[in-house]
Amino acid sequence: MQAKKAAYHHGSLKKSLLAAGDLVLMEKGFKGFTFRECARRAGVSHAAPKHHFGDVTGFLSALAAIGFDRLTKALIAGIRKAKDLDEEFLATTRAYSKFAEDYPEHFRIMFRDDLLATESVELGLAARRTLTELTNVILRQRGEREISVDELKDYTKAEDVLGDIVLGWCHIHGFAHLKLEHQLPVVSKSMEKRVIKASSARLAQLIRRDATPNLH
Amino acid sequence: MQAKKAAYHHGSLKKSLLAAGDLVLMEKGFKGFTFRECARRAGVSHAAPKHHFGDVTGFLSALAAIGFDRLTKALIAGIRKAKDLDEEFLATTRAYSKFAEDYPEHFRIMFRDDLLATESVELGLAARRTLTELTNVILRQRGEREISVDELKDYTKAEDVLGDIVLGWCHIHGFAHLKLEHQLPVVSKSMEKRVIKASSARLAQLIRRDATPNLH
DNA sequence: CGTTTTATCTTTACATTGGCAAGATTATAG
DNA sequence: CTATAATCTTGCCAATGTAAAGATAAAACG
Repeated sequence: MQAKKAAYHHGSLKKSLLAAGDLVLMEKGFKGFTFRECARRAGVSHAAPKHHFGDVTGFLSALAAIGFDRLTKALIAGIRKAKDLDEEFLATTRAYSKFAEDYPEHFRIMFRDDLLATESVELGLAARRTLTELTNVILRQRGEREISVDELKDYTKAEDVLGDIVLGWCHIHGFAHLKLEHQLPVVSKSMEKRVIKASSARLAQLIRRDATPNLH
Repeated sequence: MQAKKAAYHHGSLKKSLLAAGDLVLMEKGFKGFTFRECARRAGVSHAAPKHHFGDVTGFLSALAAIGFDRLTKALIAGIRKAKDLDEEFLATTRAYSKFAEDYPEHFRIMFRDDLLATESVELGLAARRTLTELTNVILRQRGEREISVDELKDYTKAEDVLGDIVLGWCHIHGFAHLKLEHQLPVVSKSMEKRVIKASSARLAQLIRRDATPNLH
């Protein structure tokens, strides 16, 4: 932990730059996010990042991967607290949405195909880990055994599983996204809570196939 | 239609700038979208747009409003072709998603709260018109009468209606967004088509409350 | 151990951007 | 007809991403 200010070689610049970028994204948002600002925070020249990330697209991809890992953790933590299947689906929805609210700029970056280096294996793996968690949520709703990341590809080939993933993920993601961008017609916080709780419960029932015709 | 090249006052610069911005967004995307580029295409100086849109945020808001109007039209056109309620919900999903694919940059801008001037009444109205169409899709599924834009606010106050809007819109939006950003695990085009058709049908049944327990 | 190669970081430079300020031109109002 | 306001241009500034060339240190290699 000695002060190595004058060191020409930083030693762990890549990590420092990622930490800096992570902070800049949270503090200043995407608008204030610049290559040079991150370099300044890491205490290096403005051209230093190029060696580690190439261009800004590569840098963003690495940060997006961090975002996916964070989301994965948040999902796992949320799921762990749930007591039953209904609670679990709702907890997943809430954890997903809370992540979007806690890390809005990360969330936005993560789902921007045009800004990311889609060939990044690091990013691809991180995104797949998130999808695996979501898939397992669906599989548990269906009463089937959980899978590992490596098995993911096989499972998304099964049409009925994919159908339920689409049903679940689209709802979860759509809610998180629309809420983050303030598109949902918000009447009150409490009503919103009840609405998402009810919606999640109904959708979980549908995925579990034990939906009782909820006639009014 | 006379050539008014040397006219110091453009006459309809605002419209020209919007047309230019619309094109730039489609051709060069958000990355290539600059104030100055739009000014160049409109044939005016780089500082001219400021008078009409203030800053780039205001300009994007106007373009986002155009996007919402376009989406509204696409939804109406898609809905019109549907023969029954099941078809209508699927048609809505498809039209929404097709819009996202046809105008990806618009779609991205439209759902970016941080990049838009949320106080823009023009934008707010356009977004509300879209929401009204979606709300009517839900209301028709529920077997209730359609509403006008002016009635929208009253209807989103009703908790059960809002619940169904959330169910429907989140699914539709989530699918469109995840598909656009290439996050959905795509196996094949045909399978994706079947999956979204089945999902839409099941969700529509759920909203209609006539869902039969689809046990396998 | 000494030398060479390679990786890492800095410096310099350039074209481009958004925003501001001051000026030019034309429309509009009074 | 004149004064005012709206519209557009010019010139300017600090900041950015990228590229090129140079500086420094680590690593490889004999």
